[in-house]
Amino acid sequence: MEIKERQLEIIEAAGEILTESGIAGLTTKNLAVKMGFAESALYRHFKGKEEIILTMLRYLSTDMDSRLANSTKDIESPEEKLKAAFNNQFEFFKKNPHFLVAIFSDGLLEESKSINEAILQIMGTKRKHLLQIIQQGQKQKQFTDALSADELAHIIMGSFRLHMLQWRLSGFTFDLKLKGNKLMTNLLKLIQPHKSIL
Amino acid sequence: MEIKERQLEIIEAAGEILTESGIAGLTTKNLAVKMGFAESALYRHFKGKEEIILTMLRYLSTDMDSRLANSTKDIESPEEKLKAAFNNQFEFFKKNPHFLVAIFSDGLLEESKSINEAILQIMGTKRKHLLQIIQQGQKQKQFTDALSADELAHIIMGSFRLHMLQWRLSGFTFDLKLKGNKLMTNLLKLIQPHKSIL
DNA sequence: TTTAAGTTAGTGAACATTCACTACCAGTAA
DNA sequence: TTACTGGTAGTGAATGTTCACTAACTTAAA
Repeated sequence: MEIKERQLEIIEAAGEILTESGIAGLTTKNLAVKMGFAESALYRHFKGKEEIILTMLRYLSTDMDSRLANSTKDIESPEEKLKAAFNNQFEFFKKNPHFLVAIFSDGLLEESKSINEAILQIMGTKRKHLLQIIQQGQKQKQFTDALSADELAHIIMGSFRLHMLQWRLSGFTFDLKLKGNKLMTNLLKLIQPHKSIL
Repeated sequence: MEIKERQLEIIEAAGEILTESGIAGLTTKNLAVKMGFAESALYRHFKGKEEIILTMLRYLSTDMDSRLANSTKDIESPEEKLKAAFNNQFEFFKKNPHFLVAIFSDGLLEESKSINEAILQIMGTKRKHLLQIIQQGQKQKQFTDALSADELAHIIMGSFRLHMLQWRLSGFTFDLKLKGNKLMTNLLKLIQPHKSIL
């Protein structure tokens, strides 16, 4: 699916609105104002509102897939890979906080079936990359195998989702990357292979 | 703030709608249909829609506070306390899945400032109980002190939020309690006091 | 007789979408 | 050069629908 330049501009404007005023603010009127043209002009570029949102989510998904693959491909150590992957995410969301809202917006989840699927797809993409790294780390005995890779991935993903949510709730005030790296360090401590001292 | 019987019926109906069709489905019309009376009758019991949502969230918050306090008060071991607290949560949400949607709905977050605060209050209540248990566990050397209580709480809360989200996304199909206990076991393994084997 | 809890029948505002129409540009044929 | 043709990207007005909310009335119980 090709995305034209003007379409990209529109989904970026839609993203900005999401950041500023959430899913409720994403109306055709607001979108047209932000684009500087009439509402009706939107329909020159998209079939309807749902297609705008879908295009945004699908763009985000493919973009994230290639970004994650790229950011870890030259790194050997699983531990460093994990750090690089999340740093890449932090940097992206710092630059594009609106896409964060897109992923976390439960409001979006309810809009339509295809939007729901698009969001699940994004979560799946992230999960896929995370799992690969964890499995490699377990093979190399750098991560504990007391838990399955799936279970470790769940805990890591959950922690990061909450991290992102708090950033959003704070109004994007604290340093996402700084605090995120601290979280990553903490998680790495926990998932080290270890023996109970008891 | 006293809640009358009829008001309670209304916020329960509102909760059911949230479960079935999300925040977008929670309209005065749908709510009136579910209650079996006209829209205007709602305004006999509440000032407006915002007050309905606020009442629901505040009711949930105080209820959760006392439930959490009660479910752990007779237990000594922090580990068992943690298990009991989360089991209590699971049972509650199993019985009242609609309230789950209330907490997780980012859509709600955008509605108004006071609703935002009410949701933060609920998160704060949970955090408060969790922190207490973790601090006790660290003092008694049952949990690691490689991370601060705050940091451990973050990871635990994040994991459970994701767990709940997945339950919801699955359409409430899998056994929340069973899978949740497995997650709890996993988390307890990770936060055990431990030495690196390296 | 007052009050609580309901009714019907509306309100204006906001919503996504569609309509007929236009300005502008590129290519092409006379 | 000029005139025709088609495509792209816009306009403003209007559509039907849904939204939260309100005014005025009814009924029945305390």
